[in-house]
Amino acid sequence: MVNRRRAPRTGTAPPLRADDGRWQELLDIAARIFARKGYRSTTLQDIADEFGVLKGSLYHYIRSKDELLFEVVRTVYGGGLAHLRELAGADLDPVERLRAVIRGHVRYLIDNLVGTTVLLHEFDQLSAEHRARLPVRDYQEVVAGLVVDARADPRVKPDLDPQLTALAVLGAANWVHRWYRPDGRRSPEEIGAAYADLLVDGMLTGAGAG
Amino acid sequence: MVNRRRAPRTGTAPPLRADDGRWQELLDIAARIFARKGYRSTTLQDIADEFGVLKGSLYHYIRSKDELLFEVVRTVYGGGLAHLRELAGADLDPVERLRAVIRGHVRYLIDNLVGTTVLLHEFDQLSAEHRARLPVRDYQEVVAGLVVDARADPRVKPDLDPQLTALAVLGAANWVHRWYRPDGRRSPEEIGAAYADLLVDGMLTGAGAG
DNA sequence: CGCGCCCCGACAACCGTTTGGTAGGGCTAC
DNA sequence: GTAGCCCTACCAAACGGTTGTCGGGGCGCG
Repeated sequence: MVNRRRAPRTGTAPPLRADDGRWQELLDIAARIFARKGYRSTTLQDIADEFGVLKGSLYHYIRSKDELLFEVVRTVYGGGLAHLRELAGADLDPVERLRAVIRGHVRYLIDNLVGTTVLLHEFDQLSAEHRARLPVRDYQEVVAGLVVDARADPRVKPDLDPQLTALAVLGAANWVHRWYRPDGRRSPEEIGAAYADLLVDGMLTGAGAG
Repeated sequence: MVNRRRAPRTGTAPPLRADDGRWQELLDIAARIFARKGYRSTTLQDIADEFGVLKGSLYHYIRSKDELLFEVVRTVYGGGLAHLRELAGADLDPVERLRAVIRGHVRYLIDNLVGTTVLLHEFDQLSAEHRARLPVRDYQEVVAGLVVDARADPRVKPDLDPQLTALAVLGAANWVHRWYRPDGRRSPEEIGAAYADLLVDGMLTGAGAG
């Protein structure tokens, strides 16, 4: 978490003015509307209305609508990957670490529901340049690496495909935003625990087929 | 698989003219472009170009763009649900039936990749009326029911949450269209088998925690 | 003839973006 | 202190392009 006020003009296209409360507010509003209606169906008019501004005035904060989407997903993308890597670095035996990672990742996805919704649903609406700066493959690599580690444990199925397993784990987790409701019967912790047990136990040799 | 030529004018809004080769061709083209660019980013111009027609001429086949999307997803929705229920009715012991269902469903999703991509990605772009006619919850209910059946088997974790488990299964499966490539290293059968073993074995009591 | 199939031309609405202007707060020089 | 200045934040109005949709007409075929 870099402490930056008056963000320096580094990189290609940093936000014009970062960290003001108003900028964060705009990001939140945009994320919420993007999540509800979809990027392409969202009008700058929609955002400006909720922001309390004429739509042209938004260009004081953004360079283009595309960049606004990028700024929204960049935050949650970076945060999620950092969080995932932190979990993956825990000092636990590989199997339990995998369990903790799934629990924690599901928890993150739910804690950042609107952001992850936009990231997962509108990712391919980004320009090719912006998309290249968010290599979602990294998520898969982290989880696949953990599966490789776990395979050293004799309890784990030796013929487990790390990539395929990682994709199954991430797929299950990434689907949560489509059905989770804060007033639902299950808490984020219960969901994370259930997913972790289901998926990690599925990697172990047990009563099932080999 | 209903055999219908010259589809009767049942329901609210059947296609103006069904089953002509040209109509099916239009559906395929629309589905492909919707899958690639997204519904909202796809213009009738795009579709008309590939169809070899001026965009106004499309209204000879469709009533509106929204209806075109509906017709695309209706096909794959109905087919997928029918296929899933057929698999769920197989005369197998509940655990093996669940395995077969996951294998078969993944296989279906891959066999109908463009259609399922549109269904899963553009579902909420449908009008509320159209959406109500495609209760996606039905998928969840079918799988949850199978989990309930399987729970009668003593090998299965007795405290398994059917809804949560069904959502995990469907989430993993529904993610496939985001990464599957026909020239990839794994065949549809291998993917389905890997997913089935991972998820079903995860439901069994084994070496893991309870 | 009649009908399916498509062209042609248009329209109204909308959308992202631009340009020019302005109120006001705060810093600085005198 | 106050006049001058700049910067931030926004308004007002427009522009060019695009989009979904529609009506009318023509052509070929059974």
